[in-house]
Amino acid sequence: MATDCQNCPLRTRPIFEPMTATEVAFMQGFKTGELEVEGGTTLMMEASNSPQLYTALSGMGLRYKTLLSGERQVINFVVPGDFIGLQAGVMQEMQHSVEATTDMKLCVFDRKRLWALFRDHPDRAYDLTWLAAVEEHLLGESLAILGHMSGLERIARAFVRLFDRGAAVGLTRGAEMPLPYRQQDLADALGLSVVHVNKMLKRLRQERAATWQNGRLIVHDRDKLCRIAQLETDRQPMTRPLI
Amino acid sequence: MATDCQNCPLRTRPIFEPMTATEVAFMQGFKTGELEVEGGTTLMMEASNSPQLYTALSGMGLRYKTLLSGERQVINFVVPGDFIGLQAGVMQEMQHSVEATTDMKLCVFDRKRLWALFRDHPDRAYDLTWLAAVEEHLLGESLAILGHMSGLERIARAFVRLFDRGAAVGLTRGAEMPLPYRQQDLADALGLSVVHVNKMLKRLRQERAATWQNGRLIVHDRDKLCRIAQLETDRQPMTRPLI
DNA sequence: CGATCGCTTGAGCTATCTCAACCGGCGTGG
DNA sequence: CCACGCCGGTTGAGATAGCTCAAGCGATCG
Repeated sequence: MATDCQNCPLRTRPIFEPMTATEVAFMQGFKTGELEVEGGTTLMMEASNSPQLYTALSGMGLRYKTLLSGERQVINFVVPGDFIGLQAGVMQEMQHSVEATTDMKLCVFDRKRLWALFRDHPDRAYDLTWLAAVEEHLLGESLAILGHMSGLERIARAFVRLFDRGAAVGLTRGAEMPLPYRQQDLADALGLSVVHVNKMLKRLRQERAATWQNGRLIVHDRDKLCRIAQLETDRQPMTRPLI
Repeated sequence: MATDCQNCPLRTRPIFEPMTATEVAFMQGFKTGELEVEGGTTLMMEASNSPQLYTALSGMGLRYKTLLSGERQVINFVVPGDFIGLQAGVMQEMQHSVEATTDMKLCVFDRKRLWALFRDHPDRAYDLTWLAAVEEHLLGESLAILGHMSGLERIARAFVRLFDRGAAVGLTRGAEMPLPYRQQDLADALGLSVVHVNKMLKRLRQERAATWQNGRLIVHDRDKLCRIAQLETDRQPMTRPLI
C-alpha cells in the first residue's frame, strides 16, 4: 500500500519525490482504500458532491465542463499523481466532471477527514494548498494559450506540456509516451474543431516535430516543437519551496 | 466537527460578508499594515518573489501574464475582497503580474507568517484553500468562455460576471457600476482584438443590453445580457460550506 | 456482416484579425 | 492660453485562420 501511494502529491517536496516514512504512515491514516475503474467511467460529476477524493495512481483521464450549448470544455488531462476532487472537498460541489479515459487505479480519501487533515497535519494542508496554487498557475497558462495562440501553436504547446508532465511521472519511454485520448478531446481542450486539429496534427507530422497516433505521442524534435509552441526549450520542474 | 471551523476569517461566509469580531481580531495578528497605491502601480511582478501578500480593500486592478510574443493575457480583474499573492506565498514565485488600475487600498500580510497561519490557524488555512479552489473554478469557467464562445457572447458573459461580482462587494448603484478599464484590457482578457471588442460593445449598446463608457458599466437589460451570454439568469452567490 | 466510431480530407463560408485612418479629450510646455 | 502630442476610442476595408458541412475509409464489435 505504501508503495502504491508513492505518487500521491499530498506530500512531495520536489513534486514527485518518494515519500518519507512519516508521510507514508500519515497517508495510511487518511487513505481509506483503493479503487480500480474501467476506461469510460465518470469519477466525478459536475455539480455533484462526492464524498470521496482521489489521487490518480495509474491510468489517465480528463476533467471537463459541459456547457449549456452541450459543448464540452476539457479543463486538463489527468495523469498519475494528480489529486482529484479538491473542489468537492472544499466547496460544496464540483464545478467540473472527471472521467477516466483508460482503466485507472485510484487512491481514495474520505472527504470528511479533510478538516482533520487541516487541523492535525498543517504541513499536508500546506501541500494541498500548494497543489491548488499550481493548478491555478496551469489554468492561467491554458487561458493564455487559448487567448493568444494559433491552432498549430496550441497543439505544439499541449504536446510539450503533456510530454514533460509524462516524463515527470515516468510515463515516457525515450521520445514516446502513451496519450490515450481522441482528437476530439484535444480539440475540446484547445478550443478548436476536430477537423482543424486533424489538419494541424498532419502538419506537425510532416514537419517531423511530433506524431500522435494510436494513442501514442512521439516527440521527434523537441526543440522544433518548443519553437512552434513559443516556449523556452528547457524544462522547468515544478518544485515546491521548503516553507 | 462543524463547530471546529465555526469562525472563518480570511474572508467570509457569502464571499464578501463583513467579518465578525473574532475574525477582525485574528486578522490584526496576521496583518502587518495597510498600503495605498496609485493607479498604474505594479503590485506584483511575474517571476518575482514578493515578501508581501495583500487583500484588496478598495479600488480595482488586474492580473495578467506577459507572453514571449509581448502580448498580454489578462487572467482576471481584481475587485475589493480579493486575495493577491497566494502563488507567491505558497510557490516560489508569482506566475502572473498584478497591477492596480485605479488607486487602491490594500491590507498587507507578511508572507513569512503564512506557515504559522497553517500551523496555528487551520481554519484560516482552510479558508485560504477554499479561496484557491474558487479561483480555480473561475479560471476553468474563463477557459470555457475562451474555448467556445463568440466575441459578443464573451463580452456579455464578462459583463454579467463583473456586474454580479461588483454587486456582491457593493460596487453597484442600481444598474450601474464603475468599471475603470480600457477596451484593450477587456480584449486581452477575452482573447479578442480591441477593434472587435469595440464593434461588439457597439452592438450591445444598440441592442440596449449594456453600455460601457467612461469607466462605467450600465446593465440595461440583465435578462437579455444573460441570454446572449448563454447563462442562467439567476445569480448564484459563491458561498462556502461549513465543513 | 452491418453498424458505429474515430480519423482524414476537400470545399466553401464567416467571424475575427490586421492595417489604417480619424476623432476628441487631456496634459504639458512654450 | 494656445498648440501639440498622446492615448483611448471608433469606424471602414481587405485578408485569413478556423469553422461547418459533407463524404469516405479502416478498424472494431456485437
